Amino acid sequence: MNVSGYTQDVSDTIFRDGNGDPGRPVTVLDVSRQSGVSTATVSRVINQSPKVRPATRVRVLKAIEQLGYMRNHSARALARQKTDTIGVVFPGIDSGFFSEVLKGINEYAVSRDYHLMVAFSQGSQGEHDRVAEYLQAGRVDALILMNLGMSDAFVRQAAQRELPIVLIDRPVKDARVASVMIDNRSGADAAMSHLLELGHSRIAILAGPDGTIDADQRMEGCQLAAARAGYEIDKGLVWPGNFFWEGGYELMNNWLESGKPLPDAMFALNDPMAMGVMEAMREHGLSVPNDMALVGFDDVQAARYLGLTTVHSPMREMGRAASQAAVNLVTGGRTQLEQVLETELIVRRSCGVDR
Amino acid sequence: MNVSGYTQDVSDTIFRDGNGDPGRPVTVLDVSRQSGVSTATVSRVINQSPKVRPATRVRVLKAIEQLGYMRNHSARALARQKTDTIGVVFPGIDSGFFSEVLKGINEYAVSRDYHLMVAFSQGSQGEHDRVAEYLQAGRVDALILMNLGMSDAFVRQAAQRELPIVLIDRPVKDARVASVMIDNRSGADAAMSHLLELGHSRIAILAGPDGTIDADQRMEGCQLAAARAGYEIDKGLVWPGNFFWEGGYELMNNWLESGKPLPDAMFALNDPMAMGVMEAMREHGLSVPNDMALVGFDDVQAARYLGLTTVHSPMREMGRAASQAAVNLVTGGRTQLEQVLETELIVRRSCGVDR
DNA sequence: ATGAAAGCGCTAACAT
DNA sequence: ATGTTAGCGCTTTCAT
Repeated sequence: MNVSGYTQDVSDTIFRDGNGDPGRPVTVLDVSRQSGVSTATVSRVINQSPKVRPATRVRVLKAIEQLGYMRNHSARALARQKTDTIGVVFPGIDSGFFSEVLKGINEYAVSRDYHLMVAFSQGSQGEHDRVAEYLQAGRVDALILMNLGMSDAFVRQAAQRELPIVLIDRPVKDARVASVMIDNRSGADAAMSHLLELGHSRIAILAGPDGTIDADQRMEGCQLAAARAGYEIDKGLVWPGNFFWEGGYELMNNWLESGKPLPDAMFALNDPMAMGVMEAMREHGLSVPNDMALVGFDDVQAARYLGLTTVHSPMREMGRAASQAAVNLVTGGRTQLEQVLETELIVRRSCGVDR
Repeated sequence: MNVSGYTQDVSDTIFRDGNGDPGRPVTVLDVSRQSGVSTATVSRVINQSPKVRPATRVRVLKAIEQLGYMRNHSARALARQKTDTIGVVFPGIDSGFFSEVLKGINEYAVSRDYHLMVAFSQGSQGEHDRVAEYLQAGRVDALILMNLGMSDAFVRQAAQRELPIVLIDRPVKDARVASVMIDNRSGADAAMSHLLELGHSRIAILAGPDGTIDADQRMEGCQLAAARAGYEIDKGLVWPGNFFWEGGYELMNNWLESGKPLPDAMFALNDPMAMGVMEAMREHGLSVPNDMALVGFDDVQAARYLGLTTVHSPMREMGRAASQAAVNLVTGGRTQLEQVLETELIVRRSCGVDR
């Protein structure tokens, strides 16, 4: 929307004052009459076809400017059978990083002159409805589904339609869909190893909701690290978390109220829970890392403010990768169907190590 | 997208397996043939016109289901000259709450069966381009512009087009645009009064960027509170801020490095700066509220984690209000053109008061 | 209550 | 290089 001489001219002229009655929109036909060429030629100019004599082009461009012509998206989409827009469906709950991912998606989309339609699926039925809506021919050219909880079966069926689908944070076997994941395993491994290397011997793990792919993979990462270090994970110290701040808060609160001794360290499988833990401790006059070392996962913005050591999820990059996959799928470019992005341990002060 | 019997049926049937070749999309014509009525009647059924005999309706509905028909958005938009979608343009930089606002926008939009196109304007030229793009007839039915830095003149010209525009956090005089603001003045007043009532006598103010409406209004609120309390704001304690975390961090860092004594209290005109201040203090072994009371503004998520007393900006409501205004403008409903939403002081522990 | 037909504004063969 | 024309899929008068 920027390189073209055409667009340049149009956006420069969009705000010229009242030419023509504001009643009827200006169409290619108007432009063609004004410039004495056919609508086909006008269309060619608009679409930067090389098969237009410079002189003609100039004439058309001038008419476009004079009339304040702007091309109609719907008509164009209808005629070309493509919308130049990609749909993005987010889960209703904000895991804290959807806006970052969205930015990433946008960055790449813009670079390829694609627009974004976004929707939030609130609840499972909502997800289905939203997705189904977008699948309706004509709205979008591709779909990016972020971390939704819908069944594999649903995704598979959706994928059978003509519309390319990119999944973020959720692979689906046996389906013709692209997916962008992060390396949860090695991220969790790094976090756990960090704690182990620091010499902690009673390490609690604040787990995620059962059946979530992130939760599962992160747990596996913990086991990997433990096995490598010859450390045995104490089942009694694996707390059932839910990925919410409140979950971490309550669990830690209960623990402290019960009078049980704090573990040496804790690995909360995502940042919000880690922060809930911190808050519960603070309210009990305890602090991190003095009374317990703490590591989180995701590196949401607040993690930095709180000095929380955590595993960085490259949200921006995930968005970009998903966006790229989507556009490539649409334009028929080569696309790697499964991408796994690396994470990185960010050491701050919550483990007692200098930052 | 939910009440209609029609849509219900369609979304239920969207994933039925392979009926018809996946090559050619199913159109109203197909449905009309299958059900032995005209396309006009099919259209009537689709749009829930009452002028269709129940028996006919059923027949058409069945055909729709059998064929897996889905209406084409572009064609519909072209024929009706409306898109049922509203465009949202956000600033490139994330003031930390755009995602909340977006949720609010979405909530209302969904309730009225509107879709969302979002764009981020990176930089001033980008803003113009994005807005201009959306102004192009046919993309969206209305535009919500969030807190952008473009000139009044630009907004005014844009407003002269047929497209309804809603501004968030930025009123424009003399233009036919709706705006949704928050009551910065009374919010800042409340924060300042809080500090004053606590008995602080050397209160620093970490200001915002010059010329920003939020910054200006919040400053005015401070003055109001001061005047009412008979307190004189010390010019030397008014620091020039920029609304960024880094700004607060550096300013406080420099202050501390310079060896100057800390003020009793500080009012940072937004949360990120307040958090930067906290971090700088922490790195110097100082803490809030022990060494200085601190209040922020906006109540971003992290404020809660950090126990920062702050003025709550009702982001979700702003979004909803903007969305409502936009839809009403489109549908011709009654709309209050200027809305000012109330803020609320949230007392946490950063002033030493119990939470 | 239903049908015939004329667009909505643009693009893309095909022809020249 | 340019023009003619037939759609794209849906809505909407205007008849009946």
